[in-house]
Amino acid sequence: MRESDEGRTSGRIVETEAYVPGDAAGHAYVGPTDRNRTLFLRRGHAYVYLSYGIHFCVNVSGATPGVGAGTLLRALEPLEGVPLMQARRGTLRLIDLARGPGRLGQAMAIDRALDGTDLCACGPLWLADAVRPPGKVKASVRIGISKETARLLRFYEQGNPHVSGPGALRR
DNA sequence: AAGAAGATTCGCT
DNA sequence: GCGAATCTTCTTA
Repeated sequence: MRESDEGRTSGRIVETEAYVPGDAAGHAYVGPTDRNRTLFLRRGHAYVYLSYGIHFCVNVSGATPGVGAGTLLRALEPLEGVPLMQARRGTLRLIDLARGPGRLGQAMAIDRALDGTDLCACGPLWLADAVRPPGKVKASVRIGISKETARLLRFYEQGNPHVSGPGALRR
């Protein structure tokens, strides 16, 4: 759920990737730095980073204070504020609004100002209760990384068209 | 102080 | 399907 000056946008999380402690593919692997310090906050805080110099991606920190771990939000099924997301994304296609971590960030107007936000409190960005029970959740290898590629830490709702990449419409 | 790599996306062939 | 765009952060000299 995202509240901004332009209005509210929200979506249902349909795809995530987990980055656990000791995971060589995770941004927290090298230890706390200026960039990844919010990954070491108590679980439920936002970690926002710039990917490839272009895209803002969002994580939810997932461990106890001082431990680096998080969950990358990879895709949303748009719910509220669809016209606003369409304007931000420059497309009318619902499928293209938040299918992929960079697109998700753009649709929700995520930026570094939201880094470290407590996602369990009232604020500009937070996690709300599910509007609908999830369908069948499937696991797969993570996308776009070069290390720890064997780990099945990507999770998505099977058959949901708003999921990016493999698994969107297949089984 | 400079160079290389990166949890991606978009447009063109 | 493939390659460019783009810039922050970390590593090395």
